[in-house]
Amino acid sequence: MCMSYGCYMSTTRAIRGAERRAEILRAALEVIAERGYRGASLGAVAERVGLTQQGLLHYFPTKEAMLVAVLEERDQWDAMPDSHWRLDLLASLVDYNSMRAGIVQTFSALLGESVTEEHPARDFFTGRYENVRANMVGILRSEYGERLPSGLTPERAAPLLVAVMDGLQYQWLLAPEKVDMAGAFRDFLTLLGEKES
Amino acid sequence: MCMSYGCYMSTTRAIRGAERRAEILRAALEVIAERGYRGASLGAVAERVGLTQQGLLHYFPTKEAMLVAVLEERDQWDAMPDSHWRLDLLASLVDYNSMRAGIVQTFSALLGESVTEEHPARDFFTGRYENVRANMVGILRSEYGERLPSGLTPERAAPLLVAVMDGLQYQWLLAPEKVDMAGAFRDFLTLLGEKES
DNA sequence: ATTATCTATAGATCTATAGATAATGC
DNA sequence: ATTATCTATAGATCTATAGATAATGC
Repeated sequence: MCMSYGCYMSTTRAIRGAERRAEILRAALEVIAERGYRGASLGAVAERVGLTQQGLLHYFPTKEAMLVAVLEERDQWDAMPDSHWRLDLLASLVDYNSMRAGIVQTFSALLGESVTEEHPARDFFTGRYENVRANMVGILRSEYGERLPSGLTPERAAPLLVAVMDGLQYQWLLAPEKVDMAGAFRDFLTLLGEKES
Repeated sequence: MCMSYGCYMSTTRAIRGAERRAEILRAALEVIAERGYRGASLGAVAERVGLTQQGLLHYFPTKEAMLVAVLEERDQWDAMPDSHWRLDLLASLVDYNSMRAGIVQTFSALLGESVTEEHPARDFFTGRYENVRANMVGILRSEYGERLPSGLTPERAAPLLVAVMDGLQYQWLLAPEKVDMAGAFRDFLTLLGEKES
């Protein structure tokens, strides 16, 4: 008498479906990097995985649902539990990011679009930054206590830390040869660690 | 025997035309802030100035031409000659920006879109950042000479300065109540002025 | 003649719905 | 029965071109 959805799904089919979904999300990530969310058509994503646009809508009922899935799956801040971040790991993350322009471009394009009204990623980014700042406060506090050497509190340094990471990404994406994103970020960490004069 | 275009334009008409153009650019600025460039339709801009979409195309032959005009007219970095910028004026600029979310939103949205391929503002922003970084180097050098108190060279501090300004704008646009953009920027300037430990 | 505007419209898209068809696996 | 896909298509847009019409000012 099982009436639930799950009972009708064979395991192998569920796996096939999940793989297809993942394939689609990868394609969506690429297309969004190239054209932004508003410029990314379902047709372009579908084509990349050898489906028709209507075939793709079998996996995600709307374009917005697909975006949400991309955001949830690929957010780097979700990957690691808060308690495991440390300043030197942030530097490693920036190093790593400088080797994957694609993902950085997707998120930078989405962040930019998200400040416009009624953008479907707006709430996601608002919440995400709230979280990220809180995480940064935690990292800074566990590294420096209630005052950084400069005299700044963790609460006041956190938005700067986040701003530098994001701002450097834009400069780097526009001119990768001229902007040393990872080096600049380390410079900033050095600055944070220096004493007030 | 005057064959040039200008000879056929009456002064008053030219002024009318210029005013209309300016009106359109103001409307375009607003619509881009609300929907980004890709999401901004000529029709929406036209409606705001009481024109049909085709009427608007009398002033700007293509949508892209309108964007270029917006960028050229409203770039804050064009407003002041390079030699007149100083660090404290940058702080004032950030104060000022925190009172005009509209313009900040337009440029932040455009910057975000511009990292996508073939975006018509891409070259503009690439060149602009090149310039802005060079200006910042000049400002930092005239303030501190060849080494900042932290030991950083002006060349290495410049991208950080720019990154902080841009990055803070995104956080502030998404949560104006929670992010003190101007305060954070001043914190960063303090940091830049502190000695190496 | 030039300028500002309009109507009409071509030609591309784009998202989403409806419903058919074939394969899969309890 | 469920799942994965497809074809057909409605209904909205959107940009840009062509060409008409009225006003303006040398």
